[in-house]
Amino acid sequence: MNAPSTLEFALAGLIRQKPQSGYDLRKTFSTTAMRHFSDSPGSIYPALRRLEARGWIVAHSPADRAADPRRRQAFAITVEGEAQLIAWVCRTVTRDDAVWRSQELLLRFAFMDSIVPRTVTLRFLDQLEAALSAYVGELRAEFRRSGSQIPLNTGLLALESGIEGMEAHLDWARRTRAQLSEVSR
Amino acid sequence: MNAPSTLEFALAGLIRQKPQSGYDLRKTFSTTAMRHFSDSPGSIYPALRRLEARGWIVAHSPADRAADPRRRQAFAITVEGEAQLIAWVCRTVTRDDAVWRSQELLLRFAFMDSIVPRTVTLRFLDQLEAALSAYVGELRAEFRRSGSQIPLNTGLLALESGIEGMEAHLDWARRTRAQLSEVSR
DNA sequence: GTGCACATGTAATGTGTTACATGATTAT
DNA sequence: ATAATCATGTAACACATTACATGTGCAC
Repeated sequence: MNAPSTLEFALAGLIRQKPQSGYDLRKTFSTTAMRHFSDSPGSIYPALRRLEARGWIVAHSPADRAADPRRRQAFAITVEGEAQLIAWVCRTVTRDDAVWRSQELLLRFAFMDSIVPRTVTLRFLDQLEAALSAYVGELRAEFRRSGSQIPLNTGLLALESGIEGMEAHLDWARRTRAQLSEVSR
Repeated sequence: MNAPSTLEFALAGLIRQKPQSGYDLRKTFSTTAMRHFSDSPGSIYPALRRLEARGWIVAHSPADRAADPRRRQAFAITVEGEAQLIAWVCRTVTRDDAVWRSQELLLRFAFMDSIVPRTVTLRFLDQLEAALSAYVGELRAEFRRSGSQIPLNTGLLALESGIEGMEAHLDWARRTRAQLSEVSR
């Protein structure tokens, strides 16, 4: 079987926080800040079936039709699922993660509470800071190189926007690291 | 035929700037700040064929094998392709664009130079600012609501990171707007 | 003459999107 | 009664990813 998609991790992480139905998860995706995930049934329900096939979640169907005629089924995380989530959030943060999968990194961070000790979260932020600052350095160098060759244009300004977004993320990582290490003392 | 993908617009935009081969485009994706696009041949070459089928680009193959035994083919933009690119960058910036397609927005901005007058670029930045500030306001409200209910956790901090990223983008849009309107005077 | 960069492609696969489909419950 | 929401699913489709495949030119 294939590597789980980001969507699958998002679903598993939410289910671990609280057992819930596919419909509940769709509502979370459509109404909260997690709205950049699609809430279409064609993505959610197959992803839940895949998680079930992996043994990461189990479906608790209502005993009989009378108990819940809407055939709502609550999913709960399994021991295996929780172990896999822990392994996922504990992965080393690479440069590639920072370049191509920054939103998955944020998702991992969001799920760290109550599943891994604070030290893991701090290490994650350290690795994120290292990866981001290295990449921002590369991009800044690229920006200077281009800027000296060609006059100011929208392409260059777009690059600047991307760099500033990364710098904001880097700044957040540093502040958050400081904040969390203070609280945990 | 389906709506063109972001990749197709990226390729068409680059080809409009300078006629080039599929391999050149792959190199651009793998070595420049556009590296978040995949440089895999399995995505690039089919996308170029789709653009050709749409009539947005034309392939200039070498006259004979002797001229270029590497059968390199240069693509150039057509009148139709350029018109479609102009229509694309001129689209009204919606809230949905800001929420789900921010990287496509940046791509549109990057390609505006020398294809639409400065006034269009300024209008784009105005619309972007409106869309972003509205959405940032929503997210800030959501953040305050959650923060008053639950204690500080990584989920909330992740949301804050996303908000700050948007605020950085918003700030960039305002500064860039000011900068461009000054230069154009 | 071996390896690397050039240059273009195909095939299998999987996932997300869109649209369609079904049926129960609640509100107006 | 009629619409909206609850609740879950399937089918068609297209795209990106990965791996594989082919052959040229150049450098060492």
